[in-house]
Amino acid sequence: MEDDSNISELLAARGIRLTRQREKILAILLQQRDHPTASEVYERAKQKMPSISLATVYNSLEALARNGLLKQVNVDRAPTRFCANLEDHSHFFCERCGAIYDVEAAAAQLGNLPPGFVVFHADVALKGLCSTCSDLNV
Amino acid sequence: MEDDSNISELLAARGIRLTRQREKILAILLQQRDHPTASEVYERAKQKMPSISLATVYNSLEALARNGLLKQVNVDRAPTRFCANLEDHSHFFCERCGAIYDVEAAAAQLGNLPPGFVVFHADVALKGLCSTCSDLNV
DNA sequence: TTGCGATTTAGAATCATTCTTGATCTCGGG
DNA sequence: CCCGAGATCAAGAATGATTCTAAATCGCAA
Repeated sequence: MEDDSNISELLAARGIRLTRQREKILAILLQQRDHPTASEVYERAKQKMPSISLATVYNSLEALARNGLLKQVNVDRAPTRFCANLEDHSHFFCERCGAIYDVEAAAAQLGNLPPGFVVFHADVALKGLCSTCSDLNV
Repeated sequence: MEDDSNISELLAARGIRLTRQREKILAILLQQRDHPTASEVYERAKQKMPSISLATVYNSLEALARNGLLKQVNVDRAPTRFCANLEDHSHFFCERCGAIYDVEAAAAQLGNLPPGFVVFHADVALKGLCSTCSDLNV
């Protein structure tokens, strides 16, 4: 599969040790871009790799995210979700159906910060209704 | 205490039932604006009200937040923090010392959303170094 | 004052996540 | 190609934040 060789290269390029588990997990994230939780990734991974453990899923997701191959997405208190879209983008959270969508990057227009404050990142989280759910309201 | 009578009024104005526990918890949040966690609020509340339970702190914080008297602040996976500043503002998270600061509201400049998407809120989370911690780097 | 429904309490339960331990695997060097 | 050091894995226990449960108590409207 070309995808898999691609994944090997991605991992190697980051100097991150290649294991079947990490390959599989990254493949899952690249394949179905619905921002799954660790448990959801675990369920999907078990189908092809029944012996994988949940702890390994957590470890692998952490390793991949630390090396910039995945992004973690947090919404309030809900379980962390993962995203293989490495482009600059923002996330939109549908308050009705709970789905997460990648949307065009929103820029944060900073107000005045107190002197000495240095901003490294500005994360913008959009919340509202997705097209499917706003239709239901009509 | 004028603060407390003020608090009673705040609660009453929202039609939220007045209890000693809720009064105390709101007073704590108004008094020390350092974005405490539920556990921190619990510790402070116990000093004056030793019989209060952690569950009550959670319940009260939830009730106050639901009625718009408090804001919940989430940073990644860390425990939820609470904020009595009802003005429009953003939060700045210091990546070194972990402190949270209220800062002037940052406006999110939305990109193009897919048709049918409706945005209700756009939360901007700023991360970087506060003045104290950036000084250490010089 | 009275009663009902909301709230409190204490502790158990839940849920996501992390840790621990011993087994297994990856990868560079020989 | 084979070996060994160190990284990673699996299984399950442990942790930590938060929520739930059940019974006692309280707030508020009539």
